[in-house]
Amino acid sequence: MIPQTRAGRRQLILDILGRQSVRSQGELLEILSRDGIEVTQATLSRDLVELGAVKIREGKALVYAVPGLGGDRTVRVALGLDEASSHLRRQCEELLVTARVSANLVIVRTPPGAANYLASAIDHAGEPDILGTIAGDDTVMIITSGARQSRALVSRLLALAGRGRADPIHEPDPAGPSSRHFDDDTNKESP
Amino acid sequence: MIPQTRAGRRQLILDILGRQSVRSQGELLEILSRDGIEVTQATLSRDLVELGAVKIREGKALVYAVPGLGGDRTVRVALGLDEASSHLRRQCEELLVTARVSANLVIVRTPPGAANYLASAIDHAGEPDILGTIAGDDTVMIITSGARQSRALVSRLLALAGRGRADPIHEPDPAGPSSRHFDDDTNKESP
DNA sequence: CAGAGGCATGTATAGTCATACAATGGTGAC
DNA sequence: GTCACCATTGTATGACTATACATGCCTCTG
Repeated sequence: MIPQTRAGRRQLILDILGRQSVRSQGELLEILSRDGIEVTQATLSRDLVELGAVKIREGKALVYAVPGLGGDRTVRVALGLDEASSHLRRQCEELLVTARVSANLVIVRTPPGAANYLASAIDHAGEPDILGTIAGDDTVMIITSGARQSRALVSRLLALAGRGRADPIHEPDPAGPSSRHFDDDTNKESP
Repeated sequence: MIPQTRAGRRQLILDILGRQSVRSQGELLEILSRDGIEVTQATLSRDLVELGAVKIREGKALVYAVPGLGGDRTVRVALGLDEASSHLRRQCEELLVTARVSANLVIVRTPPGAANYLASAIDHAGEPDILGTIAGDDTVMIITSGARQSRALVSRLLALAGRGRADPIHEPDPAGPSSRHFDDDTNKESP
């Protein structure tokens, strides 16, 4: 069945976005044409506005998603619950939303409900510098042996998640150079 | 202040995205340059990847937002949820027993069993300075970006709870009697 | 010190998207 | 019919974004 109406096309777009990752309108164009629907990129641009589509990160790339959709891809992608398997890397890729440092703490945000799951994986990683973890609903607090270890850990976690490096906290306080309590720009190891 | 470090720049980007609508990297470029930070669009593109920024609808246009941070509120609005602040007020009135500060932590006591519920409300308030919350049974621990932010948050929570400046807390605030302001404008909304 | 290697950034460009304008195809009023 | 009106889409294009490659700055090592 080939819906040639506007509404039909949009419904199909919803289905597609709920089912697979679509990075660009060109890609969507191609998928639709495989289903026998021929439109131009401009039309898709309008459709996506109309559907309220957003672009969310999946790895490094932005992909389309439609909030409030049945199998809400916005949430699902962020949750990544389907594929969560036993490796920390996998967990981080799927579940680590942000990781920030505050002194000897690392705060990891996860999608709702995923914190305990991720915390468990982190625990079992056997990092000596991790004194312990506490997990709420969507937040994992990791207590490390020190600020430097915290930073190292964040870098590591973000790397695992495929997101690059840490962003230390800076107070949005225009007071000057003293906003560096928790930050420090060296990576020297000292005994 | 003009943070010329990479981390500083990214922190500033987070602040900006949490505070105002940014439609394009060019726009962000301009805002940053007003703050004395000169980089190219390419760098911003990379920053936004690292920060996990997404593009959500605001009206018809896609604007940048960073999930899991203060701007999260924007995300929620875009996702069709809302109700943020008044909800928090109600919860605080009812459930907040005491709020105390310890450095970059705020400890909130609630009636037995209510901690998770209140923590969720606090989370959803979208305060940019809240890194995360962890709730037990009758205690919520809020991790903020710094001691100063902790104090501001406590003031705010107590105000919401209708306890004003009454202090179940004694904490050394060198700021004097005017420590009431909460220099955060959480009423940014655009059609 | 020299040289190697890594990282952050700029440059140039290809890829992607939104939109003004025009064309097309209904619909109803007359 | 035919005219006016409105909605939908395509065309063309400028705006926006990502990325391969080059450059310069560190830090480390010898």
